[in-house]
Amino acid sequence: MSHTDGVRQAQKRKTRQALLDAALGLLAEQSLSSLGLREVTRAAGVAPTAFYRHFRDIPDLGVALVDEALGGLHGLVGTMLAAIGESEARISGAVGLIAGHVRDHPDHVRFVARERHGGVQPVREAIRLQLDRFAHEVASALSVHPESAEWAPDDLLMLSELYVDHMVMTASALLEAEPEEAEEVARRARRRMRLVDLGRGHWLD
Amino acid sequence: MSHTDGVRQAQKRKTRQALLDAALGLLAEQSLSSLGLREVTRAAGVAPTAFYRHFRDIPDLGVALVDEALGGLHGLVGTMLAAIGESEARISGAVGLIAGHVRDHPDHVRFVARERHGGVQPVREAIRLQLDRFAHEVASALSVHPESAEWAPDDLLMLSELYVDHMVMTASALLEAEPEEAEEVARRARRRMRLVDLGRGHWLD
DNA sequence: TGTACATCAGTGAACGCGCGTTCACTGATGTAC
DNA sequence: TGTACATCAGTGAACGCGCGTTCACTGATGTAC
Repeated sequence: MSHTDGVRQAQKRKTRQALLDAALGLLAEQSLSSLGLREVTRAAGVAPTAFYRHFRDIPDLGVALVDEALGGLHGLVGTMLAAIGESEARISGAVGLIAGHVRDHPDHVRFVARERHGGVQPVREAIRLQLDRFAHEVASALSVHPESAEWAPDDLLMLSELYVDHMVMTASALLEAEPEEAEEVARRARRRMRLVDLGRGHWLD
Repeated sequence: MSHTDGVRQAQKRKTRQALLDAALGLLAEQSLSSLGLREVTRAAGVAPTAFYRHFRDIPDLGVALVDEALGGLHGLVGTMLAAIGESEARISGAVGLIAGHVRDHPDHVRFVARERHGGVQPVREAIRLQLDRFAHEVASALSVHPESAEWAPDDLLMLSELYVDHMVMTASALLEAEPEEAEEVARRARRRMRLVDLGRGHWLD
């Protein structure tokens, strides 16, 4: 049957996902540039040579992990936008969304925070690309707010990058915090955002 | 003579420094968790076993690098404080100081940005400690400004952490920028700082 | 000052180990007729 | 539907290599008298 996925194709995707999952788990405790191919295949339960059916090398797998970690997030960023810069409740909503994402995908968040400045160039580049996309999405969403009507496009992008950076830093801080510190970290993130929003409100004064 | 350094001690310090320098150079292109002991000694021009006369292992050397990169910076941070939040010229001064430091010590800056969220726990911890110290120094310096007189200590620390994070992010962005982009990155850093200062000015409204 | 002994930074050989990559293979899945 | 052949995801043995660590050592520097 040519209209189904094919058993073979499905099994191949399953193995590929097992490799990605195994790698992500191992990366909780080390960085990509020290991750071994054999280490990954061992954790995934396949022979070392099976790796080459899916990835050229470890950096290649790293780029795939970036897509997995950030590729599906553009919707979430859109949602968060609606919560940006309008009121106390919306700030709380945005930080809550970040906290929820960190809770649900801690290893993905850690991976991105770690490899954003990590030792593997193609992976750094892939992360930069995705975060740039986020910033432009935020900027174009902000540009329709009446509050931003008179902002120079350049300034709007600067503000958007600020929001994106704060998103990443907040996520990373929540990740490193002990459970009992989490609320304090969230509180501080909300106040940071409030301060940025205040600056935003007076930018054109 | 017991009152001199001693030839032996001086030579030992020289070898130790050669190891640190060699490691820092290699870390321009990889991260600490993949740095090899033999690789470092080879670059330093000593036998692999000499390493153990100076460091227990690679993470131990990493912590020493953190002290070298950030330990001597507390003065600079003090200087930068004087430039914070008072006028356009002072913002430019602060960003100029950062740019100068990046120009003079690019490998140290890259190392800190990379390992701040890197895969080696003791090094992450050492960086966190130093950056925390910076934030507290900024906070106590800000607290004497009349403008900050009525700020809650907690809010002052939040603001200080914001400044420190921006310092690190600006340094890292300057580092990754091509020479011809550097001025644009600096310009954006100044506008970020201006926006934060605006928020600071209206915090108590 | 000179001599005899102690210290210790750096050496070089040796070890066992896990690494990334190659290769020819196997056997289940897919396709043509 | 059944058969004969093609595809290709995953295997397992083999390779050469550089790794971190141990150990007994050497010889310049330091110290005691």
